[in-house]
Amino acid sequence: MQSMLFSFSRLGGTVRDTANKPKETGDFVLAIHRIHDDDSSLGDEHMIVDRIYSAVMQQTLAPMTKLSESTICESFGVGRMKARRALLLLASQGIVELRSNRGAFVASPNQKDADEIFEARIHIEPSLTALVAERIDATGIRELREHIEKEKQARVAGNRQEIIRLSGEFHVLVASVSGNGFLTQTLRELVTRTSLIVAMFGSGQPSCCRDDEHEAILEAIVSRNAKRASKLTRNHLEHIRMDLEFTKPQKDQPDLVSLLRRK
Amino acid sequence: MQSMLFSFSRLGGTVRDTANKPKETGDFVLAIHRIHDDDSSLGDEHMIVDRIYSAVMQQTLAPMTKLSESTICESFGVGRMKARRALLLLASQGIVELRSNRGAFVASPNQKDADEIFEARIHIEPSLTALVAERIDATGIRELREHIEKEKQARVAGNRQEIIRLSGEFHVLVASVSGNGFLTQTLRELVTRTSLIVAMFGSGQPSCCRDDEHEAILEAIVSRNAKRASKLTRNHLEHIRMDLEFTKPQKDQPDLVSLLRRK
DNA sequence: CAGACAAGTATTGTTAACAATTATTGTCAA
DNA sequence: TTGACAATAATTGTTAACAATACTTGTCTG
Repeated sequence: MQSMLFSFSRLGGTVRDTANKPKETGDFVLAIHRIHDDDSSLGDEHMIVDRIYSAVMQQTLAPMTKLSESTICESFGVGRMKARRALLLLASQGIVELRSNRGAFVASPNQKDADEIFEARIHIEPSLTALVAERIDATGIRELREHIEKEKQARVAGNRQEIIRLSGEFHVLVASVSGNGFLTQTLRELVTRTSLIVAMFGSGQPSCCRDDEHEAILEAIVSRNAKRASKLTRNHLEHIRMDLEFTKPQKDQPDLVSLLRRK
Repeated sequence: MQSMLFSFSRLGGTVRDTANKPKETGDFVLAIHRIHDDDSSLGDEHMIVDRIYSAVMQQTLAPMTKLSESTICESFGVGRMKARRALLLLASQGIVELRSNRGAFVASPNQKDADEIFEARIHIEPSLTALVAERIDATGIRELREHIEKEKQARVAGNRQEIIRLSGEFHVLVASVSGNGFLTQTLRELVTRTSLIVAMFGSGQPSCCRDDEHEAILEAIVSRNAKRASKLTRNHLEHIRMDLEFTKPQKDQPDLVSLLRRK
């Protein structure tokens, strides 16, 4: 598990993780993330939330994974109170599911959830991309170009986790370039939940690797072709959706019994 | 301070408050609200959140109002832990602002926030209304008609709080009729924050009373005229926005000094 | 050997006490 | 009277202990 480096341009600082010791309970390792503007008090919770966001985005954290309070406490070096607050925040955004007296689990969306999320995305993102195409400035163009470049590098390096995460974050970045904080936050939630959906129903083929679609969208944006940017975004989303397979047995829990039968 | 009665059709039961002793800190009184489906554990928090939502929607709770933990505890008869969790949830949805060591306050959006929220609404709602026009069924039509009827009754009765609340909830109901839970939740957040924006920048004229616009939107939906429904929704939102006045001194805090000078 | 039951363990939910910070009130001097 | 300063009160943040629930393990019976 190696260290990584990335930035969340519009939202705050640059970040990298420390090569920290893997926990024994869960083995997810996340990147430390500076907090943007909030008061210091909420800082820890935000950090935890952001790290778990990232882990879900790069599919280090699988659906149904238990996030016990003690795990959070030890992983992030915080007290139980902050761990619980972080879990509550994550639950309020659909990333985590809280079960009474059972604990917190990474959400495992079903087909209905998937339909909702994709419907919402198809309703929001194309017009949002069009908006961005109309009002983008030089800074925005640079940010998007740099992001696409990172995606390419990750592909060349064959870093699967980076590829997945960056691929999702492209959509958040587009929203962020629009300058609308609410839509950015909404898209962050949609993208994260999409990541969980892909983890549940994605076919082996990593559809995310079609990042030439991202590049095409970027070109449409840069050339101020709102209509085309909108259309391409819609198609892109439908491609992602088409790579899902709802027929298969859900990847709820890796079938341990059949897997360990012939030990 | 009198007791009130209202209902949240899609989300739960009917409710009324008890004529409780006004607190000295804040004097808002809220209605008890049944919880819908969640696990019992989160029930209390959800109840608190819903009640504060309603209070904001009907402008019983003004921006900047302090929501101290003790107030929440006494108002709802819960422990401090649940009060804090509820406040955290409200903060995560932009209804409440948490300041370190200072407490929780009803959010007071500024002009930039207002721009963002309206931009988001104009991006989401027209197409959402169009979607509803395409796929609405008999049940949905009935729910919307009943809601419009309630709005009329409230207008006849001159119940200002009801008018305001129902007017906002119409938009949430439309989203709810779409059957998309994510968009419904998103719209609930947008509508609530709009209510705060109107409280901050609204001109005296209650623009909400133009509920003939809601009726027109409903007719367009019922007649399956998606284009028209979309257009009407957009116009409606722009009307609401036009009734805002950003030039005036913000209604942050009623100017107590000048108000009490000549006692 | 399978299943049911029971004791023990671990985890979550809740409460209460304590610490830290902020807001308020009272006092004093200019 | 006004302003600064200090003491007090009130509120929030944190920790720790306790209670309640769920999970695990071991034992027993059929």
